[in-house]
Amino acid sequence: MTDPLVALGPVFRSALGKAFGAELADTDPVLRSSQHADFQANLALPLGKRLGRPPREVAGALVAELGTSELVEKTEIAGPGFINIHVGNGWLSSALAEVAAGSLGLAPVAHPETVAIDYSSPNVAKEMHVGHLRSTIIGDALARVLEAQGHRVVRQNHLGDWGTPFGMLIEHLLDGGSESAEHSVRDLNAFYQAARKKFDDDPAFAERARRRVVLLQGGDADTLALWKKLVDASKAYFASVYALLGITLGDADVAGESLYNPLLAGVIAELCAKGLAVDSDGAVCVFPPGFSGREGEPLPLIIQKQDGGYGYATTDLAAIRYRVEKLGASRIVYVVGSPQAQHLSMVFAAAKLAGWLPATVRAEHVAFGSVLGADKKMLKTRAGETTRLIDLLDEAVSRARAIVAEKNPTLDAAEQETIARAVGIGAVKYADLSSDRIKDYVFDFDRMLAFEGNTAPYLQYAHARIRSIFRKGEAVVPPPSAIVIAQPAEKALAKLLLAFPTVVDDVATTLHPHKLCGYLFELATAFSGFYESCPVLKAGTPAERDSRLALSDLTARIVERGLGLLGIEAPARM
RNA sequence: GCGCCCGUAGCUCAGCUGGAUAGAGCGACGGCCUCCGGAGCCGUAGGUCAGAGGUUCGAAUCCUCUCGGGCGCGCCA
Repeated sequence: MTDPLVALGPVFRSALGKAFGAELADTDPVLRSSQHADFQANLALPLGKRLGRPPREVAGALVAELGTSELVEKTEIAGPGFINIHVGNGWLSSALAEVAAGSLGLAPVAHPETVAIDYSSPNVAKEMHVGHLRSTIIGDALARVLEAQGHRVVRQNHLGDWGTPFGMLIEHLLDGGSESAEHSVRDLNAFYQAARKKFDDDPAFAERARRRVVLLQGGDADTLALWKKLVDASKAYFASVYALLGITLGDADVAGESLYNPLLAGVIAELCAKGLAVDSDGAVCVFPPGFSGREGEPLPLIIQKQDGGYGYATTDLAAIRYRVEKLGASRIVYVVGSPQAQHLSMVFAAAKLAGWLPATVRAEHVAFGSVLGADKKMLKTRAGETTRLIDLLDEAVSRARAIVAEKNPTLDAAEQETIARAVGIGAVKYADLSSDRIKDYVFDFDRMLAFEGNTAPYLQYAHARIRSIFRKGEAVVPPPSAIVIAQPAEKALAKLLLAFPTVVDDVATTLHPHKLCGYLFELATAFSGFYESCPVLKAGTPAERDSRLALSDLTARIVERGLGLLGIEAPARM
């Protein structure tokens, strides 16, 4: 363990055992970072109460057993019984050497899981819009974090590629005559809306569409071929958006609604056989306990509609079975907006009742709020239409292009373009990831592209600036063993550098990526403080210069890796 | 009507399983102009943590209620 906060755990366990007996050894030492020392342990107060002894006396007994070591350089008891801990610079130096020589402190978890992550999920033959932004960005960041921890991550892009709208979409495609599907999806909004309009206005068309749905569901070969054209064209389009956004989803990750089609009848049959599903007003429903509607009546999860059709609840249940039984997932993560909280918890409840979601498998809803416009309402264009995702991204990149051109005009055009994309896309992603996902946020280009504050450009700049030290000094990275912590600013930086793996663990557990953002911002700020007070290239001695160069390099690598876990690039110059 | 989520500085947000005077960024004001990219650093001002109870040695954090705001509540996904 290279994080001192983690390394202190066993030290306290041992001291607790010696001071108060084995049965109290596992007491949580309540270790926190401290403004009065490096760390503080707050356990003496509650423990004193349990033991019926004054907290300061308890703290004294613990401190006596803790003694001093490389790690625990000095302790003191403060106030009502806080134990302040000062960590030795030597310990920090060797921990940093280990981290710098290895994989930044990141280590594979002891028990890797298979984690299915359901995210992005756009609809075939429809434009991707802001509504897909958050799921795509958050899901991808979480997938990267879990993968970095050594878990087997199975991305599941739950495409909307099935259902009644495909009748009208296929008929509209046919009406286009020579027009190819590839051409049609070039303007997806227009394509879908035109189909919709014909469906609403033209009864003959609507009838054809309905017949087409029947053919589709019946497995008609020609119809399926047309359907596949639409799906393939859409997948190609989504791939282009993912490429621009830097999203790791590929064709192999597509697990659309149609995948579960053959499983739906079995889901219903089994629910009925188990007595969990009953007829209600002609529909087949499950009534999971604990959910009630407007009049306090039990709330149904409709698994088969009156007309015999299947709803999304059925698909969601089939997907759970697939992920548990076929994929072997022990953790299923749904990156889906908060309005679906009730629906998902009903699906989870039904799946548990049916035995498809055993106690060994966790299903988690990673809920998030809405993207708002400047008016604090759901983001729309001036015309009141939903904003195309691609338009938003293009504008972010073009604004970044202007900023880069202004700030660093000496770079050649190709590099400027690469940087503009990294900065523009990074800004959009970071703005989405950096605040608690449950809250709504206002989409504001100026703020997300600012080079001050908790933004991607600030962190990217911090990274580029560190890299520039090496260019400027024509320096090579010294060996890890060069690191010697001496100054307060170096120590502050060191403690943060060592906390990286703990923060990544925390994100993997809580699925709250904003904690990593907050950490990286803190780290970059600490580096600024270090850089201000500790000359690197102009250090007093060669050894000091090497130590600081190695610290700088380690900081740059962690910022780069941390941004990478969020799906954000860190150019070497900007 | 029931349920879920949110309400922290003028603005945008952190605040970890309750812990020592509630922290950043922007904006405002004032310093650092022989500075390794000043896209920086330091400082000042600014908060009844929506409100009221309760639990506790100790509450922004846990419980209850009230007030605001958002969302959901049978055949759309």
